[in-house]
Amino acid sequence: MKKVVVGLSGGVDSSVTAYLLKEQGYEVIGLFMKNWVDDSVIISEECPWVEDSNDALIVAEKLGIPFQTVDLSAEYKERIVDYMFSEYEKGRTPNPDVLCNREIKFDVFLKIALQLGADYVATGHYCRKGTIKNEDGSETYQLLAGVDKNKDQSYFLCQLSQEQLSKALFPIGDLTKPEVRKIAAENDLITADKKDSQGLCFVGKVHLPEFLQQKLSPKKGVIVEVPTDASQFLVTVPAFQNKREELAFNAEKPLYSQTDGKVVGEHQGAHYFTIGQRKGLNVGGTKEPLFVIDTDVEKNIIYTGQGKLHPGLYRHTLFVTDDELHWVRPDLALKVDETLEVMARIRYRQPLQPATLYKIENGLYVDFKEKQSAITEGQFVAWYMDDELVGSGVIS
RNA sequence: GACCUGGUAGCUCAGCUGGUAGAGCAUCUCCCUUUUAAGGAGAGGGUCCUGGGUUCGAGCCCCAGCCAGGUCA
Repeated sequence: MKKVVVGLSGGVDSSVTAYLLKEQGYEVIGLFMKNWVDDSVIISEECPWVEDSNDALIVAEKLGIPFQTVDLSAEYKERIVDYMFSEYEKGRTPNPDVLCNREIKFDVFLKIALQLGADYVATGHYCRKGTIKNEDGSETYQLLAGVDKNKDQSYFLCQLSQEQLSKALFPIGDLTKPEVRKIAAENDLITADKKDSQGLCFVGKVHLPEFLQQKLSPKKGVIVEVPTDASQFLVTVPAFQNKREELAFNAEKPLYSQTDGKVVGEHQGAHYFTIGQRKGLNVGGTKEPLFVIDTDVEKNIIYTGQGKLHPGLYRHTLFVTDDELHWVRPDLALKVDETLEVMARIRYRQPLQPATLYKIENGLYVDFKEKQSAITEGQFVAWYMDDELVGSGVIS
């Protein structure tokens, strides 16, 4: 009998995951990860993980599976929280949940599971795993989108390796959320009607500015409004010698300086803001809302533009450096000068966008057919071929 | 110094021939969402510069003052 360790989070998805595996004849062990201990930055009234671990325990008892709690807060702090602070400090906007999957659930946690003698680790992600049999007898694993297009969470797993995927099971990937809830209800799992979790995984709903203020101290600076007809947006497109020049041109971010616009307000620290952000600027009096088009953490200036269609918000092309480029399918990795037509997204739940990948010596261009709004450094771009997520990278 | 224009929600402004005020932006809340955002739906918020006067009744009319911007000397 194959042994599986399920990450029970205390939610419906992982509850049903455990149930399904049991039904399928696996020997199932439930493991609750405690990843966060500092309650001071969590919004909710009560300490959420106590209740969650309780629910997880009740589900495990109901299913008659062994249950344990592991404290991974030290690792979580080291690999996720510190990374978040350092990214924000650099003016980038990290995605901790993608990292959490790569570093915690499918690394630290996976290793614990293997030590317990498990063959697999299962999670309640809405995604599927495919297996391709190679001629030499080896197997190649695929990360496939969940059947429930509304809940597809493959994006959060975009940094997984073949090695990690080989040990993973995603039993609910073939189901829709309503089906999962139905199964939970039919089997009297107390998590059946529990509200979906949101916010940082295993941390909960965090008030980000307050969270960041723990390490990144406030620093007053100015907010500049850059007009639609600023010189940056009026540059004539040069004649390109080759595609590579064109890509470099389209991937280039406009550089702003304070004199490109007028000072319209003051902020408490440019590193608290991200591109595309509208709320929190506290600047009124405009006809249309102001959106952040860029932040300069060195000079501590936030550049904004008026209206959702402001040219500063849109770009055709983005670049991923080689050391931040990841292929879930290494066998499909592009070599220098190769290209690939894909569908891509730059944030969770964004509808997939047609794009072309161009590999060059030191990285990869992702060239979108349509200009994309708020391409944000530090976030992950993930690209798909049909239902399969084949690679991803950090936007630089 | 004279003259002109304007002082209305946090901000930018609208307010018909007088009947006790509105829009956008901002803010807050909720919804959506296992990232950051975005998005959707609601809500709160005004001594209408001050003091007099006319009027049944004034943000709108009259007088005085204060403030801001401008024009002319």
